[in-house]
Order: sequence, then structure tokens, then C-alpha cells
Amino acid sequence: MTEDVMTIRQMCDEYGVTPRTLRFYESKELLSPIRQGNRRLFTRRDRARLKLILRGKRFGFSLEEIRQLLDLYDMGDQQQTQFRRTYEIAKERLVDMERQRDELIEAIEDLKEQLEWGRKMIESFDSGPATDTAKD
Amino acid sequence: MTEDVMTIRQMCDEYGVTPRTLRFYESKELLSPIRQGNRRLFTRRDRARLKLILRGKRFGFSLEEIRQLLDLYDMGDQQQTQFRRTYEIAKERLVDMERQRDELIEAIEDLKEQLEWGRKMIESFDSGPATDTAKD
DNA sequence: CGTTTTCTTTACGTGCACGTCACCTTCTCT
DNA sequence: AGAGAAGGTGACGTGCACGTAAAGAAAACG
Repeated sequence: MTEDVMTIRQMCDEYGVTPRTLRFYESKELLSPIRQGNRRLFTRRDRARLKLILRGKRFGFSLEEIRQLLDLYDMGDQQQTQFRRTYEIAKERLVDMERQRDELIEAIEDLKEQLEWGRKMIESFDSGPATDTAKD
Repeated sequence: MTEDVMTIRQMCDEYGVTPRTLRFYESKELLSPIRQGNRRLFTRRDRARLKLILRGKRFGFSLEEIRQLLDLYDMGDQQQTQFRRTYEIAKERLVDMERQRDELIEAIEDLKEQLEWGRKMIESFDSGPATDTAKD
């Protein structure tokens, strides 16, 4: 019975964004909710796209970059006009993401080492030798 | 013989940033080059920090978040005053990064699938049945 | 020595991603 | 019918991360 479309408020509650944000994304052609009168109704497609938008943002992509990616994710609708172009763009993005992934994995390792070092320091503070902090 | 310090221009060439960016980072206390007269000289420490800054940016962290992370990476200098606090912050960041890593890995999988689909489409355009693009 | 280049500070400008406010329409409920 | 509540359209404001232009000092070069 979920009519497969959602109001702007339902969307906001579901995805933790503001109405302004959804209207903004529409203005940038990232979303294209249907209109009933002048009310927006967000379809399953809009929801799928919004998920990808939010994900892309967490990876540090700009909305414009995300828009280009989204184009690939629904080439089904479109003509093959710019298909190859979009395909190439997506391949580049993939390379970006894989590089980012590798770098992230390395950064996590680094941070873990730092944390391990920090943990040991804390241990030695807690149960270490007499500290002369009461010298004043 | 590299004097272990670099001018602003050397830094820019080395890391692909502008002088403005380096000064901006200094104003935000992300870097603290020494001064010779009023010229900036960037040390090994500054360079290490800059690498981490640029990396953090690629992961979508804000400069403020990065600044907090940097504090951990050189706790060696500092007092243990806010040590535990910083340690906790870093642990949270680690969780963020691990979550991001997992999400990124998933996104890469998704995108790869899309690309595979796209590749097949292109193949069928190229060597598929007669295209009627040569109609006129 | 003067000139050119590099660097400095100060300060206003810019693009992105929204926030906020004012004001208007359209249902919904009692 | 009156009163909210929800949604809409401008349009201006904001925080971040720098860009850019102006004006001066200092170093390097011929």
C-alpha cells in the first residue's frame, strides 16, 4: 500500500536531510520528483539516486561529479548518444575510488599504529612510575 | 645538503598547492613554518603534516577535523593534558574511516558492475546487429 | 647599482552547498 | 468557515576553502 512515492517530509525523515536540500538537488538536476499540482512526489528512482548522492558526498565528491556518476546508473533510460563518454568518466571515477580505497586502507593502518602508541602511553600514565606532577 | 627546510615555492611545486593555500593552512594552525625575517620556511614536520592534510581532504574531512587528527600525530611534543580526549577523538575517526572504507569497497563493487553492464552495451553497439544510424 | 623576482600582509571576491526568511497556495480537520 | 499544517517559490545570508588584486619589503641577478 506504500504508493511507491513519498512526500518531501517523508523523504526528509527517511534520509535525514532538509526540504531545502531536496529542492536544491532538484534544481541541480540530481533528482526529478514528479509533480502533483506543484507538490513534489519522490519515486523509487529518486530514492535510489538520493542514496547514491549521500554516499558520494561522504567520499568527498562534489555534486557535479555525483551528477555525472548518476548518469551512468540510469543509462537504461537514455540514448547511447554520450554513452561512451559517460562510460569513460565512470572508469576514471572507478580508478579514483580504488586509489582512494588503497589510500584509506593505508591511512587506517597508520592511525591504528598511532592509536596503539597512544594506548601504551595512557597505560604508562595510569600504572606507570610516580609522576612528579605534584611538585609545584 | 637539503637544508631540511623549504621555501613556499618549493612546497607548492612539490605538493601541487598554491602559496595562498599554505598561508591559509597556517592561519588555521594546521602548519607552523618557522620564520626567517618574515619569510616562511617549511620543515620536515610541516611537510609530513601537509601530506596528512591533503590525504584527509581526499577523504572528505574538513580542515577542522584534520586539525584534530594532526594533534594526535604529534602528541610526542605535547603534554598529556588532553591526551585521553585526543585519543578518544582519534578512535572515533578510526571508526569513521573504517566505515568509509567498507562503504567505499561496496561502492566500487557497484560501480564495477555498472561498468561491466556498460561495457557489454558498448560491445553490442559496436559489433551487434545492424544499426540504423546510417539512414539518411 | 637598479631591476626583476619572490615573498609578505591586507582585504575583498568567489563557488559550493546549503540555511533562513518572507510570503503565498492548498489540503485537512473540527 | 476559520485555523493550522504542509508545501511552494524567490531571494538573501552563511561557512568553508580558498582565489585574486593591491601595495610594499627583501632577495637575487645582470
